[in-house]
Amino acid sequence: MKLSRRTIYALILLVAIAKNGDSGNTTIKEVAQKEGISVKYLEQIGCVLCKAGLIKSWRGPNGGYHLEKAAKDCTLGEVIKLMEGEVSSDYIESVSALSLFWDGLCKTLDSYLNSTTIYDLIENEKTLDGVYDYCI
Amino acid sequence: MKLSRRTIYALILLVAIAKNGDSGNTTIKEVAQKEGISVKYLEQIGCVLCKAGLIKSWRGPNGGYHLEKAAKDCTLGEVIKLMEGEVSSDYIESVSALSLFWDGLCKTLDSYLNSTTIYDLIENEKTLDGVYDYCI
DNA sequence: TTTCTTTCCTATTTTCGTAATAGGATTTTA
DNA sequence: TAAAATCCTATTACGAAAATAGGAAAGAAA
Repeated sequence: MKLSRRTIYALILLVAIAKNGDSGNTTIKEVAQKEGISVKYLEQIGCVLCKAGLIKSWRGPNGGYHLEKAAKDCTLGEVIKLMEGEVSSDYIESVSALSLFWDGLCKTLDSYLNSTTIYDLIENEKTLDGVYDYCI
Repeated sequence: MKLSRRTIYALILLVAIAKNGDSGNTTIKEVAQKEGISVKYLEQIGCVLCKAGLIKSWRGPNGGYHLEKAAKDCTLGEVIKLMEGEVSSDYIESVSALSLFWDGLCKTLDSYLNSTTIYDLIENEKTLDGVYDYCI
């Protein structure tokens, strides 16, 4: 019951890209250094997001990424599903006492994840930053 | 986003014990063999459940386990928390864009898990078995 | 008392997916 | 042409989970 680093890094990357909006391109190097993530590792993740059509890339100088669709339309459900892969629940599904419970749990999770978007994450961050400012 | 075998085994064991009710003791060997689980591995899990006060044990011939409280009062929340350990979310919590989202996710999960009990699992199983009987 | 059956305890090994590293190939701009 | 970025693929490192192993302690029945 946790999220892998791959997934967390993907979300961080998407948020960074979304925050830049159309005002410019976001590069892997930039984000990786700012967030203390391995550049090479984040590259792999950028690639996956690009192949899946969540972001669009340009190579070369002034290259980088931007979102393929609006941040409000990018749900955490699709990002997590992409990064974590299909929940391999072969075994738990085969235990008859658990299968209904598991189905229900997945539905609960999905509805939460599909109703939260990259846009929401950015708003959340603003809220928190506001709180910090107020406290200091 | 998955449940470990440890946890699944624990749930299987609890369901087996609950199903026997007060009519007799349930042994590790019995359950392990029926479910195709390593006896030694399941022993460890029985021990953990016992230490946590979820079940009560007797050694020796005619020994075994029974539930410490009613199946309706044994929530999956406490079982999963016990077996999976505290969700170590150090990293994700530190990412300001994700912390509110993560809190919400945990709350959603908890409310689902705390409202489902071992009793429910047994009922689910009956339902499914009923379906199977009908089909055959 | 002895024997057998069960849980309990602890250490070690195996296994496997994630995380990270590495080295280049390709594309694009200046 | 050089530099900067993404893209591609293989390999290594790491750690937690899963399983194995061997006995110790407790208790029932002969």
